[in-house]
Amino acid sequence: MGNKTATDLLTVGSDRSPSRAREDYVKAIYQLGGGAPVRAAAVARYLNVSRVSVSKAKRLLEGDGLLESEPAPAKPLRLSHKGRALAVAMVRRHRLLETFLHRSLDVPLERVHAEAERIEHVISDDLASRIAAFLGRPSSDPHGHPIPYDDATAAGAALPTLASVAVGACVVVVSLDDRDDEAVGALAAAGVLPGATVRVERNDTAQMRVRCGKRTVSLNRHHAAMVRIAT
Amino acid sequence: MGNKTATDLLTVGSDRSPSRAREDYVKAIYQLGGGAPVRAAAVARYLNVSRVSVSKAKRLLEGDGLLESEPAPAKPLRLSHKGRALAVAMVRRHRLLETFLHRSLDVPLERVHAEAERIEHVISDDLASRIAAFLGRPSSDPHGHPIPYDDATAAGAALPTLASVAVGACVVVVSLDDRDDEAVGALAAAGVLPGATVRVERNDTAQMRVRCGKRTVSLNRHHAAMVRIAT
DNA sequence: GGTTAGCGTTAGCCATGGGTAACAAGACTG
DNA sequence: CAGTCTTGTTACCCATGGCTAACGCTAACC
Repeated sequence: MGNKTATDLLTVGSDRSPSRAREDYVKAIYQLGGGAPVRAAAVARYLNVSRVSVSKAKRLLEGDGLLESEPAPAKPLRLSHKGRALAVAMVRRHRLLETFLHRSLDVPLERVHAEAERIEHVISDDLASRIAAFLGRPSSDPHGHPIPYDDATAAGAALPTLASVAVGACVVVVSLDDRDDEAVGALAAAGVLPGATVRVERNDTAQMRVRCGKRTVSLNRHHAAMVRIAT
Repeated sequence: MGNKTATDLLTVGSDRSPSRAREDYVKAIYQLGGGAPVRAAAVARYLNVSRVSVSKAKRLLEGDGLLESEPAPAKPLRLSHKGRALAVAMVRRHRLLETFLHRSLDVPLERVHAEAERIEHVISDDLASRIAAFLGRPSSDPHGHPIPYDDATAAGAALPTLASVAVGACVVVVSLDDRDDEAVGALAAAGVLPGATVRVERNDTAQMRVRCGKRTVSLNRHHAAMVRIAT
């Protein structure tokens, strides 16, 4: 490529376009509540913005028909049908992009999320379909999350995490939380990936020990908490 | 895919993020001038914005070190070294994306430009490199424009257009102007694509007639003007 | 030489996205 | 029950991107 890292040639602080911000709010509400109403403060924390910004965004989103907030005393943010459809579409695009970036372009697992996070706001539905077809309609992304092909909300109950597993137990890795790049990098390096079988050998200090295939690896507990597992 | 065209779920007017706008200005200045200074009014027309917006953008771009506008009486906008590097990077990304969208995802030629136009602002240099590698470092995009792999400005003189060719002459199509979707669609349908050999059979009215391979097709002169040719 | 057209700039307005400071109300905690 | 969070909202402020109106200047054109 060129001699300069051109990405650094222009760095503007926020870089929030109107639709990008709105889509982020909708996605956050959806991912926090899984369809159920969510508190504005939770959204603020999730997106690292002030409560005020959420409050203002609320009005705009209502104007767009994406939100159906109850009248006077009721606080929680609730997505409208339209809002939910948008959220699911965003999740679909995100996961398809992650899969494509990882499988076809060899982007390291821990960088896939950030890249998809930006691209998901600018691709058309048609393009998302084409990517899905190109990949053979994969059922899950590289972090182990299912890809929703229709708007049927398949939220699913939260699974336990690897950090909560008792010593001696043998579990199967289901998914990694892609929001934590550092954890994903460490886990991928350790071979703790969706589908892997893992036996917990020690789990008392900040570092747990885990047997993964032929290797015994040491895992930061915080990182282990990013791993959803099944028995 | 889902039942709703989720792209329509949110439609915000301008959708100009800070970096997007700046990158568009830089690209416009570059493409209009090919490295040479450009008049602000020309940029305004090219981007469909007011002269005032260009004037304000000028100051911001100077602040970013992307523009080196002369002091008092001199008017034209001139890109700095950094600005030129960014412009070339944008062109590179754009053309790589177009190539990928067309070759790998089968996006119709006339839709490739618009899609790339949005994505080019959000992908990293690393991703652009990976796309280039994935495609085998193609030398030109599907419209026939060269892909610049280094920052050496290979502007190249403007070639004549198909509309200016005398009857009876036989020419080779070099490139199509991807900014005109309608023309690109019509030309692609007619088989007038980069690399094709074309003989002009009539060129007097608004519709010219052209022999392209085994077919004789009728071409709108305006569309023919979007075709750059060589002998 | 005067008129006219085009150009760049300033002043002022709007929307969006983000931020503090401050406050009233509800929800916990003691 | 009092005290302390927490929460949502309001009132302002800032930056960006875009707009129109208006002005001064230059450069053509008669």
